[in-house]
Amino acid sequence: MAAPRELTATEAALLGLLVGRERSGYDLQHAVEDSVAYFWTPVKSRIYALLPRLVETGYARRRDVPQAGRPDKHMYRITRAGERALKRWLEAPLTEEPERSPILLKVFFGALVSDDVLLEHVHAQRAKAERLREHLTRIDAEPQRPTRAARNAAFTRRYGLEWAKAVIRWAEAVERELEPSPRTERTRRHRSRS
Amino acid sequence: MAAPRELTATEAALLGLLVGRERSGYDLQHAVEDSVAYFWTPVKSRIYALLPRLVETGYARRRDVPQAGRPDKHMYRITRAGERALKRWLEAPLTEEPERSPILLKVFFGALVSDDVLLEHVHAQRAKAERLREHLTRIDAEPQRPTRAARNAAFTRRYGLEWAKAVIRWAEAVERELEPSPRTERTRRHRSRS
DNA sequence: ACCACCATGTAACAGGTTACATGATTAA
DNA sequence: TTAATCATGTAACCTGTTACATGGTGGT
Repeated sequence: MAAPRELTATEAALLGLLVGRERSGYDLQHAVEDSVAYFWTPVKSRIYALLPRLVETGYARRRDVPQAGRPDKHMYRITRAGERALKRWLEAPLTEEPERSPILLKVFFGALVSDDVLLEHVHAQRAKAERLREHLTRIDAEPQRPTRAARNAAFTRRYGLEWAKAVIRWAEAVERELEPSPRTERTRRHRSRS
Repeated sequence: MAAPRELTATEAALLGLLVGRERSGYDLQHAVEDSVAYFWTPVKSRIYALLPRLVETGYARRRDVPQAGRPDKHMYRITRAGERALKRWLEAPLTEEPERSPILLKVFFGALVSDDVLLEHVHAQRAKAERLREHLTRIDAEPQRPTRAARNAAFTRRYGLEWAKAVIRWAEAVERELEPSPRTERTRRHRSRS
């Protein structure tokens, strides 16, 4: 057993999804899609790479389930040590993630290209925010169990909604300033790709 | 000269800062601090690693300035090819950055720890947003030149402000739901680290 | 006949962080 | 005398992405 280490955020996310429930790597991919995907997005290969490591450090245990006509399923469960490690990670102060926002980079250096290009980027960003807003609103409308886990999940959706609304407000403000005046409305709506 | 490639976002940021101005790696670190740092944060070693690569691909040129008692200064300028590459990058569609938000991970899996721990994280996140809000507000108050570059920089600050306000609103909502009722005010304000 | 789903991974690479290494100058 | 500033970088490491590899089952 490898020396126990502090968890990375992605390991914590996987362990979090393994609490109280046995899952395979494949299951975890889908669990991620259905839960944390809009604020944490480990890819398949990363998941398959981390699971054996969690076993090595004693934070998870693996059980093989033979299957017909396809690879054995490797079912993972969190161990006591894993739960303790996850708790430690949850209690540890927030680590600063490096900020990354390509949209702002493109806007910041946008003096080198036309305002039309900037508008395209702003539109794209707004569209992304609107998709997220709709997605989260739909989930919020579903019936929720009255557990702390459900309450916390609702908190994260609330964050996503506030973010989406902020982006939409920003995009509208920028559009007001960059778009041609209302008289040229038709031109704007039908403008070509040039 | 190495084959010209499409730029990475960090290369684009550096080239953007080299437009119309010769700078050293050291200068660039500080230029980053003063401009793009809240949405793009290349570290020193990354900057020093990328500059030679930009020269190799013909996107920047280097001029050595001897100095007394310290290493030569390597001054970089963007080339025509570099400007074209930067323009291409600016015009290219936005690439999806993987989402990463440790605060939401901690909240999402927060059922395993006490609400007090969650509140600490929420407070920390709000404090960060408040710092950013103050910082950007102060810059907005400074006199701005009426250039497109200044206008675009203002757009990015506006984004940061909307983000900060969104986080603050979210934090307040979560605090309202998690904090003890007003009658226990004194206990809350003085609560220990346990 | 084709595509999505189930189910596992590996290999090569790119991007980025942290710590290390060096050393003079200048202000408190 | 201590610390910040100026000025360069390298080395080891970690995280993550993309493409590749395999192959049966079940629906349209």
